[in-house]
Formats: sequence, C-alpha cells, structure tokens
Amino acid sequence: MRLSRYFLPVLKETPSEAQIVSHRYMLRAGMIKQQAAGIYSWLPLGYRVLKRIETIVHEEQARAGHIPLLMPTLQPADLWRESGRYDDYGEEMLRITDRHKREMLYGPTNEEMITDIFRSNVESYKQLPLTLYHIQWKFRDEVRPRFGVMRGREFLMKDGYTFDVDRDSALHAYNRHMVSYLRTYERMGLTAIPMRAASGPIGGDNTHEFLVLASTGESEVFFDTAVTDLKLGQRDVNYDDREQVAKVCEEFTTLYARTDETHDEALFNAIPEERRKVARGIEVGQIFYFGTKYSEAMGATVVTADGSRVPVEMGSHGIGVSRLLGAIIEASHDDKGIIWPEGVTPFPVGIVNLKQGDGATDAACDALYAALMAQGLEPLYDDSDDRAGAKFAKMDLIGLPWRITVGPRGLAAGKVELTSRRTGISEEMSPEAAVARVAEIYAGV
RNA sequence: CGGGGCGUAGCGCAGCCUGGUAGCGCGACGGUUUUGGGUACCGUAGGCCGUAGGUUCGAAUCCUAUCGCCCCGACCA
Repeated sequence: MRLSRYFLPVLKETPSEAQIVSHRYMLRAGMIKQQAAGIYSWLPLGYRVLKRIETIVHEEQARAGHIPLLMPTLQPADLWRESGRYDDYGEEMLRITDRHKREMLYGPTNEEMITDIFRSNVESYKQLPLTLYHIQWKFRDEVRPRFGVMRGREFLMKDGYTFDVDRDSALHAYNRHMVSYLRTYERMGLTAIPMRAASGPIGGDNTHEFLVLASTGESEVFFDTAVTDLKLGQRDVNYDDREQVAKVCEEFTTLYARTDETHDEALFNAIPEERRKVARGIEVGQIFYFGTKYSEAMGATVVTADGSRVPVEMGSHGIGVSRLLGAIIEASHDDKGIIWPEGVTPFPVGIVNLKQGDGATDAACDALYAALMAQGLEPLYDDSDDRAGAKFAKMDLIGLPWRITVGPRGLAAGKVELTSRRTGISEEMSPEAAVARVAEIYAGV
C-alpha cells in the first residue's frame, strides 16, 4: 500500500478524551474514531489489525477442531426468558422493541441462542462432541465505558460453546480450549496467564481467565513469577488426546496465579518470597465449564448409548477480539508509539523513501515494493514528500515492526537500511538481502 | 448510579468572572526553502461558540432546561 493512496489520519497531538496509552495511540495512529461513548468506527489501519487478530483466532479454532458459524447480533427476548437471564442481566442488556412491539435485545453473549440451535438439531450422543463458535459484535451497556476499545460497550468477541455427553468429555473440551487459547495468544506476541477466576453471570464453577500483565489492567493479580516463563512454543499437541491436553493444562495451572476474586493469602504466602508478585492484568479471555445450567433450563437433551435421555454438558469460552488491540498495545509500546508483534501487525514492513522524486531512490523503492509483494509481504510505502523526520515519526507511531529506509546516500553504495522498531537497531544491506531477511522473519509467524 | 469537570476551526486550547459582531498553536491547502529524526518563512481556507428557550438595545459570555463527552468511585469481557 502506498501511503499517498491510503487513508491514515494520524494526529500529532493527543485528543483529550484519551487517558491510557493504548487509547491514545489508537487515536493518534488513525486506527479508530469514537462515535459515541464506548462505540467506535474502525479506520483502515485499526481494521487491518482487527482482521489479523480475527484470522489468528479462526486458525487456532480450526486447529482445535472447532466449527465456525455466525449468530445474529439481535436476539428475541423470549429465548432469554427461558434461561431466566432476561431479568437477571439488568441494565447492562440493551433492550430494543421492534415495530411489532416484539421485545428484542442486542446480544451480550450467546448461550441461549446456541442452546436453541443445538436442541432443535441434535438428538444423539453420536453427534457429540461438538464445538461451535462465532466471532460477532456484542453489546453490553456499561455504565461507564472507558479506556477506548478495552472497555467499550460494543465489542467484537469470539465465543465458543461446547456440547458433550458427559462431564469427563466436557472437561476435556475445557482443557482443549485452554491449550488452544494459549497458542492463540502466543501467536499474537502476548503472554496471557490463565488464572483461576470467579464465574460471574455466565455461571459454573470451573473457570479460568486469561490475563495479560499491564500496569493499566483492570484486575489485580497475584502470581508466582515462574508462571511467566511458561511457553507453549511450537510443541505438537494432539487436541484429541485427553491425557496430553490435560497435562499441558496442568503445567500451566499448577503454579499459583489468581485474580483478586479468588486470591488466597495463605497459598500465596507459601510461594518463595522472591517469586511472589502482585501486579495488574487485562483480561483477554475466559473459559467456563458450567455443566447443564442452560441445557436443563432450555431442554437441550441427547439420547445416550444406553438409550436414556440426559441434558447435554456445556461450556463456553470467550476471547475479547477488539479488546486485544488495546491489550497488545499496552503490553508493547514505547514513548514514540506502538510496537506491533509480527503476528498482528497491520503491515509486515514499512518502506521510507528519503528523497521522493529522485529517480534512483523512487526506482529502488518501487523495486523493493514489488519484491516484497512477490513474497506475500505487503509493505506500507511512505511515498509522500514529507521530510525524513516526519516519515520516521509516523512509522514509529503506527508501530510496524520493520522498516526499510531508502536514500541516495546508502543507495550510492548499493545499500538500504533495515531497522527493527523494537530494538531500534539498523543494519545496512543490499535491497535483495533486506527482502530476504524480512521474508525469513515472517516465515515463522 | 453517587461525586467532579468539560462542550469555541480537523486536533490542542484561550476568550466567559467584569455582555459590545471570535482568537492562538498544531494540522490542512498554495508557494518559496529545506531534505538521513516532526525544517523555516510567506500566504489561503475553515467556526449559526453542543442544542433550545429566556434576560438584554446587544449573549460564546448572564439565567433555565436539555443533549453529549471525560475523570474518580461502585460495576464489568
């Protein structure tokens, strides 16, 4: 993408509405525009990152054998009356009446609807296990939205629902989600720690939240610092292997890590003092096993192998897709701007032309552009005639992890400069070598 | 929902107390200059001062109502 043809309304000054760093940078980098309290338009740069995150979530869901579908944002109130949550949910639920005076709501989650889909189509244990998920906009009418997309009213969320014939299978589904989530967050360049959590309005007693450590986090967290060293990495996990999956979960959940809701002072104090840590975290996902809470209330049953009929065992699992942008920025930035992890960056690399209009530099940039495109790496090429400082500042702000700088001085020696946004380290090399290096970096992402 | 604050140009703000026909910086646009970390100068465009009502000869300014937004707390993915 050529910057001269793109839509990237960056701001030099910080709009007064933004307090925390991710919100400021998202506004300044032209990623979002607020339309009402807690409701945002996603401008092209922000939309690209949102789509990247969505793609990673989809890919990891597919790897775990989960099946995508799409449920509507608007739901009939009657469905929620069946589970009793129409009254329980309170003011946070946005209620709407249509022209026929039918009561509707903008869905804050989808347990009722998925249970309805299940009960009208699944009768036998032979159709289980089943995991259905979607990535859809939700609405929770927060009293006080804040922190930009981290606590919006409208938000994009992946929510998945598992259906199993018995408790053991359901717990495997729970574990499978934990492992797939760990992999999902790692691909986004995040360390998200599973912490034992309280269940809230979804219900159920087996639940973990995934927290990204950041000083601006909304939750106080207590953990053994050894937990931050755990990495799933490239290890091969067979998601159907109950034992293997359970083992990974055990590895990640044995060390102490809890939110303030479930914190136990005695257990915490048993950790060696130098590994005891109290910090803040941003919740980026949560998994629940809640058994038959909804299936019983809504009559979602299956016939088992012995011919009896039982309510299906369920769990639900969520990833805050839009909120992840904020969480990633909180965890990865400096005083110049955002530093995108390679996995989610809107563009893999930026090209800065230091002397726009100079025949040789223009040609070198064009050649670089074409070579990167040929590798499937779409660069953002700053072909404006701003001066160097302005271009660098803009690139730093929007946070592309790699930048190739092309100027007459280096070109005279056949060199361009490849710079890491994260370390600031620059290396001179031939354009061909730069393309090869960038391709190599992204080969593993 | 309790407490506090703010709505004036795309963004950041001044003007309001003490009414007299709206200003600064950045940005945008046009030029000249410059060109390896937000360059300098000259010029141009852009605002029913959130909205409605009231007081007044006259309202961005005073009064009332209303809408919106932000911050602290409570709550929450």
